[in-house]
Amino acid sequence: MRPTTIDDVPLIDALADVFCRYGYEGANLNRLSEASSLKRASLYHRFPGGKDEIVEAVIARAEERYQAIMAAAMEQGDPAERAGRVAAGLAEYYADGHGSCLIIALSLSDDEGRARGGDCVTGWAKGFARIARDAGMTRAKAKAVSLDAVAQIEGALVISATTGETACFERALARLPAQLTTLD
Amino acid sequence: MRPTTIDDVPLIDALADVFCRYGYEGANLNRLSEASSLKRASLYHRFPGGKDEIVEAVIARAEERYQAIMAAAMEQGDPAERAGRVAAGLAEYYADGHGSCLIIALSLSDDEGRARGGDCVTGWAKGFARIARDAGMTRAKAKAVSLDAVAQIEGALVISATTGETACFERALARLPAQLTTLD
DNA sequence: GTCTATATTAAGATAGAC
DNA sequence: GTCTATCTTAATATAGAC
Repeated sequence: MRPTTIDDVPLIDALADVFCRYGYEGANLNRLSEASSLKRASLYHRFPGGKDEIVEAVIARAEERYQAIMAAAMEQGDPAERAGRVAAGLAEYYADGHGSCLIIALSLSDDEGRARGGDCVTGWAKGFARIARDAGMTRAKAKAVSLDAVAQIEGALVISATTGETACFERALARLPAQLTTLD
Repeated sequence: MRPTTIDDVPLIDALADVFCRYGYEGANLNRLSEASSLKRASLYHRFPGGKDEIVEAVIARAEERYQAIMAAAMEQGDPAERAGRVAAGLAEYYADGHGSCLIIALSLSDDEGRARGGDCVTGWAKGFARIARDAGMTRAKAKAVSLDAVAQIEGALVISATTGETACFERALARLPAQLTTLD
């Protein structure tokens, strides 16, 4: 896509928000149009492949942001410090709990959506597990605590999306460093 | 609704599964028809109000099952025993993690769906908090651990729905008694 | 009570003016 | 690059036979 009057990044972010809030099936072109301040036909000009191409762009941007968070967090420091930076990155990504999770939103469609959501979850957990392994955990233990941590954060985002209560999300992130590094 | 060839309960359960898997918007009448083995027109005969009436029936049944689980669990025993029975009830409800969460599915629609999901989450957490209070926790602490426990279970259901991995869900339930009763 | 057939409305997608 | 207008397809909903 070439440069345009409204930049790609804010456009894709606005579109992503619709998918997060309404799910894949609920993100119809009227809602996408309204959220992006572009008419339906203009969206087709930017994304000739229609809704499919839009969702691919949204997923790609989310992946990109996730990779950036992990890369920045893993640069230096001990495992607990790295986990703390991951938590800080996720806090920003999810607007301190006011955002919703794209993985969940896209999982609620067909089997392909669920599979892609699963890949994201697995990738996310693998990043966490690397920290846990560095902290000295066995492979099995690292996998378990990582999945539990992902679940805690995902669940907290469900809580905040439905109730508006973000304290649960904040606790999940605050707990992350100890959770990934305590050997008990 | 009067008695019919296919009973209401298995019918509503089959319909509920579609909402859980595809979300509110993704649960179209073709999918509902296929899952229930009833043609679209027959669904309208059973639920004259259409999709809205179907989803109300699905929610009512879920509420009913949740209330039954809590009532049975709270009958007797100390807090940890009660929490154990809640966990057992939830394990059955969610088919040992192979089921999906209706709350999440219905939240991914409009603001009303989110609000209703929030009410369910809050009601669920309140049940947990009663156990935690009985175990001697302060009101604030009981609220926090209860919401955290709900988040852990909800998140685990996201993990299992997307990856097929149910161990996370099992751990969340196994942890529940200690989580709701440990005063630390 | 369930079905086939059909009407109605909304969603996805395209054509062509500016 | 964005728009209005339009087409096409799929969804919701109804009518009437069996």
